Amino acid sequence: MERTEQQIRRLEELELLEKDGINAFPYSYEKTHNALDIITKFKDEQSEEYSNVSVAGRIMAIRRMGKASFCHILDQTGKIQLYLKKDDLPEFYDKFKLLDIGDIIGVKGFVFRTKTGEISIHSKEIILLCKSVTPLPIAKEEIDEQGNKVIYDAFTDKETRYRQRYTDLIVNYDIRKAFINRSKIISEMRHYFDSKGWLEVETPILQPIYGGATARPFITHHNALDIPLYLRIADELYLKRLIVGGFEGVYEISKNFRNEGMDKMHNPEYTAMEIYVAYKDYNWMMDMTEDLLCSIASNVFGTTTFFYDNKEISFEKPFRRAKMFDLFKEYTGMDLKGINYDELKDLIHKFHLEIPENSSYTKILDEIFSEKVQPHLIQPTFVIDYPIEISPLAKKHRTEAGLVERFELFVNGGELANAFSELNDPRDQRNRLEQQALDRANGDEEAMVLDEDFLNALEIGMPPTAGLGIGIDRLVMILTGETSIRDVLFFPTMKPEKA
RNA sequence: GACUCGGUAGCUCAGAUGGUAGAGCAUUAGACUUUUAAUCUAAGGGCCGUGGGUUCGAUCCCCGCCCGAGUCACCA
Repeated sequence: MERTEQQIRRLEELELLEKDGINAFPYSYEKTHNALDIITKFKDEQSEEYSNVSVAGRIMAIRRMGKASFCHILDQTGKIQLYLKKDDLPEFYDKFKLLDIGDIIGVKGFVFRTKTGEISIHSKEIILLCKSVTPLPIAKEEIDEQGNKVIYDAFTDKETRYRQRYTDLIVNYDIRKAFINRSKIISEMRHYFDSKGWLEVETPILQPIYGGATARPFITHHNALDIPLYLRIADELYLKRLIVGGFEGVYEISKNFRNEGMDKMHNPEYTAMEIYVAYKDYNWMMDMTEDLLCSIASNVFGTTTFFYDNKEISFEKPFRRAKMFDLFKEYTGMDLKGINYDELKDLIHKFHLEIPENSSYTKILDEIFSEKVQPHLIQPTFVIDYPIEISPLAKKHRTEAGLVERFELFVNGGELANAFSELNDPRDQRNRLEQQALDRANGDEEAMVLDEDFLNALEIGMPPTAGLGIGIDRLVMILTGETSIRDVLFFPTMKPEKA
């Protein structure tokens, strides 16, 4: 491989250090403190606890001034300054010249406050823990008079940041907050479900028949069996089989894979949570969903109010609930319920929709909804009672013909959750899947595949059940304020650099 | 997939209406024993994304390709 001037120099210095008998890659190091512990808790220089601390981290800045030097090291909790004085480090001080920004070191010493008031470690011993060969795209920063952090020449190239997330995490330290919060959100969600006695399960990612959603799958091949396998597009059908099997509450948090376009709301692999609870319906599930989101907000962030995309969003219970056709009325001024196909087609022009004239009834309805209604749903809103044609796994509405018992939760104009009273009449389910098979035969690549074994499970019998799916990445985006899905994924899907 | 914008030193960027490039930080050497974007002095560092074309000559103009960002389409 080709090396830069700076890499060559660092490799040469590494050899110099090794010639001096220094192990540049030792096996372990005993830390007593984190940077943040010291910065927040250190009070006076007489205290016993801080007279001999040991910390470790990556060198982020070096300021050499002849026989004394300062540097900042960064650990998982933050930065702390080190003070190195030649008199105190007779063995080491000259070798320090061979250390670079990016090297990881261990330090022992006592904590003190410098003339300018910065809590620092007066170093008595320094050990190299890892030599860094490739320089970091380090940025300079200062704290201005208002106390704001000002960063000069920040590492901003999106491509490199996503491809080398490890570098991004070091240099753009603050991005880790969103990832830590992502972890806490998921953890809180698990805690909520576990405390209700629902069981976390794992179902196949490699599936001979994919289902549970309308989407194009990734396909792969199993060599020993010599069969095609699909990467799952949803957990739904397997989780319902477990409800048939007698579990009364199961959930799964894991990746789905959809072979479709990618943008700031979509990544080919994304994390979904799906939960199914027996003997419940979608009304119950709405209550549970708002309680869940409200608890996550309060327990992780200590608030139910968030600012997203310059809008204030409140996850305080209860969320608005509105029937789909009532929302049509509200935002288009028209009652679309029972409207016939020709009248509906006229609306394509009236609303300037960019869809083909011969689009299906539900496609037009769906389009009007996304264009005319969805953008208005900023605050968490349950949209309820959907047309049966676009919901092949949902149970018919108990009182409204042509509708199913389904809700979707919208926040900031985007879909966050989808749920139904699950269809458990095997005859109805067969009819609906056969219709999907027909659509498929007519060229709808996303229509569902008929899964005989799933139908067999329903014939064995599934109790009344409520099911819910939540897009975890989108939930994390809303709660952390990130507007691109790539900023809540450590490693967003990227095209390889060399095709 | 379509359109728009972008790719120049390790990083952030500037640049020339075509004559093989410049700044700040980073790096190297020197000075400096409480600095903090440390400072001061000097120096090195570039197939200007990639392949063609036009031209005496291209990093700059034209065409193709690669990668990214944004918008749209599809979707969660």
